[in-house]
Amino acid sequence: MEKVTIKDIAKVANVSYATVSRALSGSSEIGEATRDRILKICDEMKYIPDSVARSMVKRRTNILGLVTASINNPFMSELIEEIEITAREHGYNLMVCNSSYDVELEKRQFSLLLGRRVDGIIIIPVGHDTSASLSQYSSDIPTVYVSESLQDTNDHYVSIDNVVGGKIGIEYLKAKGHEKVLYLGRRPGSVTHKLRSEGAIEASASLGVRLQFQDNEEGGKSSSQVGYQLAKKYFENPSDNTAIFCASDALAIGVMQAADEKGIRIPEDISILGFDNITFSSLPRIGLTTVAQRKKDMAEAAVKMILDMIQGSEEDMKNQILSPVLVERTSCREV
Amino acid sequence: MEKVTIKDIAKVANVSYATVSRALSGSSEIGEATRDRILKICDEMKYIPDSVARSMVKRRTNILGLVTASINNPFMSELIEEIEITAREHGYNLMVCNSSYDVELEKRQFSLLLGRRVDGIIIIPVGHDTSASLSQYSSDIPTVYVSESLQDTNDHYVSIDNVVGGKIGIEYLKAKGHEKVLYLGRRPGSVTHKLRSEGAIEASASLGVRLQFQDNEEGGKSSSQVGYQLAKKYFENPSDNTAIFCASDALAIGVMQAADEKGIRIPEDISILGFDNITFSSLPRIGLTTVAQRKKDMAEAAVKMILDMIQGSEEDMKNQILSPVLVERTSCREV
DNA sequence: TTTAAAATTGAAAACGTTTACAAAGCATTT
DNA sequence: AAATGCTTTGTAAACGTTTTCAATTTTAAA
Repeated sequence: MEKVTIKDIAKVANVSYATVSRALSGSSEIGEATRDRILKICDEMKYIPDSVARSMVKRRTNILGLVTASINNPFMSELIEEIEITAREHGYNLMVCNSSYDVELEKRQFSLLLGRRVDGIIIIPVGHDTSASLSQYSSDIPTVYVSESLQDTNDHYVSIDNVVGGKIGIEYLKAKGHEKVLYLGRRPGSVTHKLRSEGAIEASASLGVRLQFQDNEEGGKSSSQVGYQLAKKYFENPSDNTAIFCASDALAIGVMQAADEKGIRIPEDISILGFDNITFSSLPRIGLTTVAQRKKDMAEAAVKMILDMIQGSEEDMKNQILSPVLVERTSCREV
Repeated sequence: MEKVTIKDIAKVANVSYATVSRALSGSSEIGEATRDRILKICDEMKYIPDSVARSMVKRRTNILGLVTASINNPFMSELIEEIEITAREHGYNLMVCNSSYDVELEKRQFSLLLGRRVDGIIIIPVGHDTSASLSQYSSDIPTVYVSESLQDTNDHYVSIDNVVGGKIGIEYLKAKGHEKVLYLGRRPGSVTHKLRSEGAIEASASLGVRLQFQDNEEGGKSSSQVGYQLAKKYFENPSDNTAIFCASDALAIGVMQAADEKGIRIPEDISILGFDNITFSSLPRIGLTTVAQRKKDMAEAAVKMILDMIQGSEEDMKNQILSPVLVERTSCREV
């Protein structure tokens, strides 16, 4: 069956196609009778408006571009799902592009989306501090970064308040009676990690908690692999810490593995606290207590921010910083 | 800065815009000298072709629509990631739509994508046997279903061979010495589950394995919740099975939880075998041995299939059925 | 040189909408 | 009944490309 256009409808309804267009767009300058008649015909002929043509003339696509370091990463996929939902609620579709943790690809995807004439681009960045360079590409497309703390940049972004996250974690542990804790997996290059540890340090100081560090000097991304390595090293020659505060849940998973192998029980022998609340963490077998990013809130904030930019809304908040919240499971015990 | 179009380039280069278009499209009917000159100008002026306009005239968008029951589901997100990668390799972008396990929404998303004039639609269906109804919507857009076994339909789809999956599982268990196994979580409505259990039954018969069933009568999706419930019920009054073959990994996770609570050790007291190989399963703490769907292969097959349809390739394979493979971890022991 | 063929370029139509503007219809007021 | 204003409709241009066809230039052949 051939594609039915507005002209076909016009012919059948015996009106000009401008009129059909008006009927469809819910314009007020059209008689009710004709509108209804036309709409009925559209329905009968199963007319579906061509958004490509529409985008052409309106100069907006109602598409949001999303370039993300990974689709599969549990944290990100959850974020993406929420973003899609929120975007749809506002009449936008999502074009999802994977950068596979590759800065170069991230750039290419970005400029590809530019060509697609998406109305705005949301970025879940691969990196630490790198990604700011994208803005040079085109200064005029609304862009917001999600989930990383950007510094020294005037890009728009939404992230959580990592320093209060660090604080919350220590406060929780202290409340459970832990006074000697190991902060594991801080990665020197990362702003996010820097802020988290700062919060932890601050809270430790004021609460009288002794805080030791086992940093992730490797760089690289903070996978469970490096958590495993770091913990293994630590367990070979442990000090008297009663809890480990991991810079991310992924790291914590690795730590758990190392503990299991060593016969160290969680939480009986040592308490583990994570940061992020990835989906894994909620599995009963994992049961990781963690400082949670509220992904739904982040998604909504990001979409709202970008829509504001698209509509040229006055209130131009450069960035939005959400408060994390502690979700308790079974990996920390009272001591 | 204003958007630079082909006309702007033409003006600067002092040629018609047809010529610019030819230079950009790598057409053969253009002088090399002019081509290079034009290309250089495009570069300098940071010209980015408008794919919307291009789509308009070429009547193809180079966009693939994807409607998926969930973005966040670990199995699906992995599939999506692979699909995105494969699509990109062929010059296609992905428009991702979430149906949130809702058949109605699935339909709406489908027809929305129709309006977007995507070149083809890949569907990771919410459901069991429902989804075939989409084809009524428009018979002429290339559509392929992924991951579900469709029956009684002439839709295109790619899935794994569930009956050999069932066989493989039993063969593995038998090789490990298990002769009495419980098949848990089969859901009556699902074709997929039917096939899997058929394979298991067949193999059991020929290998002399006793196969018992604990079905999921609830309907609903096979989450770890129902696995937990089912296992809990079974453990209250267990028979002498030495292994449980779960109809999906998600179920298996729930079974593990139930076992943990009951103090039943895995694999010492009972072996657990899954089906799907979701990301969770590879976590050391889970270590689920499972019959794996090869997601990358499925993704590639799906994209290839849909591109064939788009290009009207002759070889019209209606469907493609991939062989599963067993991935061994730590949840099954020799007996 | 002339001519034919081939290569290169340009003009204009097309893709399916929206929208500014003009025209027409109709009711209200005078 | 004419003038006025408001509502409804139609006409045509625009959005930024690609592509057909014709026109022009170049190259090769005679």
